[in-house]
Amino acid sequence: MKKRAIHWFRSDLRLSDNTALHALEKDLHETAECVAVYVLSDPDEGKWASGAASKWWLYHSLTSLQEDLKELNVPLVILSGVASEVLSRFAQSIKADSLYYNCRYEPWASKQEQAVEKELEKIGVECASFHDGLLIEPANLLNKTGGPYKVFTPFWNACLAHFDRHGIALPKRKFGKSIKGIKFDTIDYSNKSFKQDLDDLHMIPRIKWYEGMQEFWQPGEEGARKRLLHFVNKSITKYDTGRDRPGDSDVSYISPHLHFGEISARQIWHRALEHDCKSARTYLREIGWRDFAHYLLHFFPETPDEPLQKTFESFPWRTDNGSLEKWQQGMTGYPIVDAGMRQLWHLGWMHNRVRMIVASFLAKDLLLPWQRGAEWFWDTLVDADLANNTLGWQWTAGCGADAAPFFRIFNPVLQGEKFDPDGEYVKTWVPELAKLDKKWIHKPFDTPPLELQMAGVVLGENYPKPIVDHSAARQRALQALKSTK
DNA sequence: GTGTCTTTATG
DNA sequence: ATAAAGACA
Repeated sequence: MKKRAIHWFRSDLRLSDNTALHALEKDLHETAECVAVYVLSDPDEGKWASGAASKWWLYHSLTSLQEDLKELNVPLVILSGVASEVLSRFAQSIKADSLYYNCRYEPWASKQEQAVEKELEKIGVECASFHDGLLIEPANLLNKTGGPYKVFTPFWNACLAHFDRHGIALPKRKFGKSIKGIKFDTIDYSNKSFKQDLDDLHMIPRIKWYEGMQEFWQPGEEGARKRLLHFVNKSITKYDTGRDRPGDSDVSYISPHLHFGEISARQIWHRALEHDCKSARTYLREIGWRDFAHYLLHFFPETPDEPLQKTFESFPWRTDNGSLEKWQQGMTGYPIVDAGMRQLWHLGWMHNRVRMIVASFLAKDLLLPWQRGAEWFWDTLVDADLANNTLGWQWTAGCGADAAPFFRIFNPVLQGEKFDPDGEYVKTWVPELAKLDKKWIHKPFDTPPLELQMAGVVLGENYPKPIVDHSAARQRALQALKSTK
């Protein structure tokens, strides 16, 4: 009897080194068939359904995947709705016997997986789930007292010890190489009512704010592979110091590819270690932060909304929509902050050093709830990832997993001068300041009038005056912290 | 108990 | 030079 298996693509939009997909391939007999499906499951994801920039990426990533699968004669069927319902209907209508998928680690995803398994069991479809997206499975790693780690370095040391003992699986080749004679002509998809056309799902906005993104990114597995190769060949040996300079391009730009699973963490691990240098290990440590973020989200599923440290529940955050908007628009009057926010709008991406600076500015200088910042990032980042976004924002707000003994308040001027010493980054994204000397470019509000005039800058007219005084704002933030103790 | 760690800032 | 704290082995 013919077997028909479904691979349910989720955040694993690639054909190489895909754990569930390779398990499916292995289980297929020569006469068996396989079908791929993606479910746009906004109802399951609720508040954390993909934002606008992520949807743009997803559309192109799925298009790319569809083309790659076409070469193997495997259709990628797009469904939309509650996953347990649409997958159940789909499996029934094509008479599938099994469903393969890789796990996700978001709180909504575990519920989704349970619901899918329950519905499919009812109709006799066997489900097979796999761990695939992380270097380490969260449940496999606890500290000596049996609890989850809350500090990165001990976590990462324990990971490295684990990798030493068990290794990290070598990446598997591309799916489909070993399957002969697959034919899919027994199902006519053209008249199936459940089938959605990718173009009917409103993933591409009507207003073309994505042109900058389109120029810079190539969503999909091939784009991911190219990015990584370019980084490993050009920049990885400089990463140790280069990663902190947002004006240069010595970072990997791999985050959106990694979020959508167009490349696996294992592939990155092995590729990076072809250069066994300090810089490569620093880079892999950053990949470790990604694992740590997912690990924390697994053990603390309420953290996208609530602070990890309970004392912060009484923190006196302000409400100030005017300031929030100025921050979003990149009109705070602090050049490094504004440059970051404008880069985000243009590319759907921001350099990580600058993410910390703008986040510190929102939470500490403006005293606005970190959740407001996280929501803006969620909508505008192409790499928006619930685990990474949550960890990042909580870390900067001071209520998350950070081992520092002090209340971290970034000084936007010092950060700019330290990490963008020539002002290249600011000049790129805040062109109205491009003629300012690097001595002044991070602090136009302290620049002598003559210098401003020569650079054609009129504060309050073509570049904003600062919306807060950093020194005063810093004192206010320290007072706010004190009030919670 | 002791040592280590921690993407900072101000004076 | 000094501020300030807790997790972890």
